[in-house]
Amino acid sequence: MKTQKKRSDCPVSFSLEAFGDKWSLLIVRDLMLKKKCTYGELAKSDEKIATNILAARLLSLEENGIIKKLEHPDSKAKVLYQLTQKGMDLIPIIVEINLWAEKYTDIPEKRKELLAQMNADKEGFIKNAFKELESNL
Amino acid sequence: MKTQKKRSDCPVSFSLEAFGDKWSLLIVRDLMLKKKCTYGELAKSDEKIATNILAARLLSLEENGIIKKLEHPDSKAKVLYQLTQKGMDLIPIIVEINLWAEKYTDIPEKRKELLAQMNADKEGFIKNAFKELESNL
DNA sequence: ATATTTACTTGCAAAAAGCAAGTTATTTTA
DNA sequence: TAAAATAACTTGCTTTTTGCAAGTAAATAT
Repeated sequence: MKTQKKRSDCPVSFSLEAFGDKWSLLIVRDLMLKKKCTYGELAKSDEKIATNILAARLLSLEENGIIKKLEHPDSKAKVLYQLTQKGMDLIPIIVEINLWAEKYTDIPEKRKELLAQMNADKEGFIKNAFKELESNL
Repeated sequence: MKTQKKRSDCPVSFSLEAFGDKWSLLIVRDLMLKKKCTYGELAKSDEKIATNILAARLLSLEENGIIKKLEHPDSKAKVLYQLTQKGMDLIPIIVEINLWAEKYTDIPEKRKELLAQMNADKEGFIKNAFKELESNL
């Protein structure tokens, strides 16, 4: 686990040091909501992350204990990326970010069902997401 | 309000474009939890943000409709920075970020009372924070 | 055996962050 | 009321990070 000089002892600052950039939470989103789990799949995100940046962010997320690398069951050429418990605990944050965005921008069709679930039963959505992710552990 | 080329139509990406960096949410935190409201007060944060970066982030937050500048009642030399409704709607995200951090790092004494409130009654804490901030609008 | 896939790495240019010092418009103080 | 201090930035410059395009090595498919 990475040890960096903390900017302050504020919990918000601590969190932002782990995932406060333009890419980390998108990777977490893909692992969480989009069931992507390999480098190649993550590289194909709509936001078109550069491969060197993806590699750097994956390393940083791993050093921060948010994701872990595993052997892929299908092939030795592949790597399986998974959220750790610490990573799964980001679900409530991702949910709130989605709900905030919903208030201030148009949500694409393909995402509306998920948003509807979050709105209808936030706690239930979070519990269910946990359950699904934990089945992979 | 700023219009930038969106990286994608994902709501998480939209949100990160507005506040997905190492500083924006710290400024929001100060406006929200620490009752700071002037440039000088914001500049004195524990994280020691450089003044040019602070100016840049304040402009960006303003362009994104998250904060607004007002005349300071005490002096024409001062500027009053305030969260907009859109900015106040970030409270649930800040709360979840605090709760996540609490699980994975030590919380400083001065912050424990706030965390205790968030844990005891998350909804109540958020409602109360809204109420306090709205009294300034 | 050769081509393809997968997960990266490398080199370089462009953008952003960070530091120190400077500027302008108020206010306060002597 | 002139000088000093405060407040909110800005400027110039260096360092770090991002981003693009291309390249590499191991494993797999053809």
